[in-house]
Amino acid sequence: MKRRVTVEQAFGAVLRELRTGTGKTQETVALDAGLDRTFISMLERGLRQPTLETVLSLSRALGVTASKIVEKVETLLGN
Amino acid sequence: MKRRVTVEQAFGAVLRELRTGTGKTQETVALDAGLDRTFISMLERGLRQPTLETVLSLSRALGVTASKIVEKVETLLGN
DNA sequence: CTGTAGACTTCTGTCGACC
DNA sequence: GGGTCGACAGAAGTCTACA
Repeated sequence: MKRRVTVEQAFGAVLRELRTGTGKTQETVALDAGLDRTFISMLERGLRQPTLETVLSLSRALGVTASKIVEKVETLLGN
Repeated sequence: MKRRVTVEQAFGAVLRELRTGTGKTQETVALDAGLDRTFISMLERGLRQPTLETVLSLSRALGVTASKIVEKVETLLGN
């Protein structure tokens, strides 16, 4: 009974983990993904949610597949 | 040279394929996913794009993982 | 059962600025 | 390098209704 993690929070955690793993800055990822730096910040903090297209853009910027990202999110959500 | 398919179109095709595979109607899927029937219609026709939360809701309604859905989308997009 | 249309609400995503 | 704020355009998602 301890699963109070939202989709936003789970995705944010995965995004931050993957980004820091590559040693990239939020700004670099934003540029590579064609997104705004402030939006990456909000995503990592679990304040916003991505669309499917955004997940795909981020996956390319991070050098992983989008399905792998979603898989990690599902794990955090308890799947 | 196979980047003519948009994310919307790829997702719509995957969604329709999975839904018809279960024999469910758009209305049933909508109810199970907690979404609107007209929105499912637009998603399948590639006129709209889902957020990550919507992909997760639909995956539960369809009895597959969200990562599997995204994997199929990536395949259609040429990954 | 599905497509479409309009009107509407909420949220994604951008941008400039400042800390 | 990252957090935050406010203003904004556009898209996600709902609902009623009719073909």
